[in-house]
Amino acid sequence: MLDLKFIRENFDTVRTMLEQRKMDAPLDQLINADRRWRELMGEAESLRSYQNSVSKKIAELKKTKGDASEQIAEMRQVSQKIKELNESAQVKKSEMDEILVNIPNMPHSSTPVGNSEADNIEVKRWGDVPNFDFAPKPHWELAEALDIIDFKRGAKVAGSNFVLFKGIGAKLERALINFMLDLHVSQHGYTEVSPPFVANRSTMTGTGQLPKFEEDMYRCDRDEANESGDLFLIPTAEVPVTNIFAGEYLDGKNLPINYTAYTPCFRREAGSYGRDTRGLVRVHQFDKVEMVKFTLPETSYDEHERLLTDAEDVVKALELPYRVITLCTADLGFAAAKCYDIEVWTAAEQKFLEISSCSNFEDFQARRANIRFRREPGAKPEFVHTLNASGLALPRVVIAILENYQQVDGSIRIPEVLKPYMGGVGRIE
RNA sequence: GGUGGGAUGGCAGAGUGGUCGAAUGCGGCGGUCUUGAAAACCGUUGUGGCGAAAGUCACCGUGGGUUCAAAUCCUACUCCCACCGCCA
Repeated sequence: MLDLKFIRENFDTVRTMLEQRKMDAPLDQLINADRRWRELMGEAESLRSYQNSVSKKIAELKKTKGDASEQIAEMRQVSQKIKELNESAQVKKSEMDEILVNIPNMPHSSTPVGNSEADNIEVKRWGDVPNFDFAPKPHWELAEALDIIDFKRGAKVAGSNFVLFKGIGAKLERALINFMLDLHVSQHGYTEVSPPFVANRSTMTGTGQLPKFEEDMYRCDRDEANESGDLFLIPTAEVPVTNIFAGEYLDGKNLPINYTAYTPCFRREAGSYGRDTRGLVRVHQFDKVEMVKFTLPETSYDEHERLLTDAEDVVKALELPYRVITLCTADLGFAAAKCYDIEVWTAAEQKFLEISSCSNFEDFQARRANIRFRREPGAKPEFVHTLNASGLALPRVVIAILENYQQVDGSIRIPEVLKPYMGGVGRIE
């Protein structure tokens, strides 16, 4: 969420930002509602102030057995008037809040301005794209031939784009999770957490998934009488992990705080029907290891770079060729100020596939979720900066391993670094 | 699932209609004393909105209500604790 005061004072900047993001929001309505809200509040507050002073008089009169009936009669009117003013103010406030929660974050100055994903900027490439002396097969063919993924039965159990991993395929998932968590904990200084896989409405709003993207979420536990009691399957560990400190004050001495978590992720993928329907590219449930950072405002961009290299280390260790791009304003996520995508090379389709998103949200999520810190005991609270990166999304790693490590006989070589996690198995055949 | 208790400032914990943004203790900050520290003593110490400021308003789990006036009364909800039952 943007600071209302910031929008008031930087109206044109915010409007330009929306244009650059190819988004829209009723800014004029916001400003008008804001003006009216302040008027109504001002009126209500000065009346309230009067009411408070008269109330004290009434209290004194009552104590001395005096007659306060005149004051009480007057306050009855005043009280009614205050109530009306507050109600009108509340209407304006709700109007503002609804607009405000739907305004995206301000991109950082280093985020390139662009019109579409074509304007994303490639930052670097790493690794050699494999050369095959045969035609490489797509991962779904390899996986089915090796009997490590059963797409048909996954669909039977839950629906299309739900996946059943089997045998050494299931073990590969588990090995990847363990390898990634171990790497982040032992090499990169993260603390492992294992959060709930469901989140309530307030948590989902804190990181920015709600209210704008409710259609993409799996909602369960629908309670008509109590909407705030709704629970959602998490679309990413970012949601529960970032909200761990919602509403709290952190000690500035303890920042940055680095957490890593494995969770399954659930996404309806509403609006993406017909895209990437084959194989593992776009599924409704997938495993992911996530990294989340809580930092001081002044260090968040250094931490952002570190976060990127922490994610890259996973891809490097797996010896998968990849590139890093900086997302332009048109492609940048709702809550992010800056975002790098890591894209891994897929040998069959001969293209790069997003495997990690590495974002700095600055104080956008912290303001929504009310996550603050004090530099010194007793110092003024400030909002932390929050960041996160996938490290990594599992199915797409599996795609890359299957396609890039495939042999002419259809078997798959296991990356060296995974062998200890696979019980020494070096090849799927 | 049942019964009972609870939710108050960074923490602990008082407060059952008006003088309560809220006692007290701990912690924090400043000071006195001390070579230094500890102890003791004194002072100070919540968050947010509006406002240029003075100031003012709001906030005692959350929402509604009663009242001239609510931390305090009523109501619904959420969460926590204890015990019982059931179950992994």
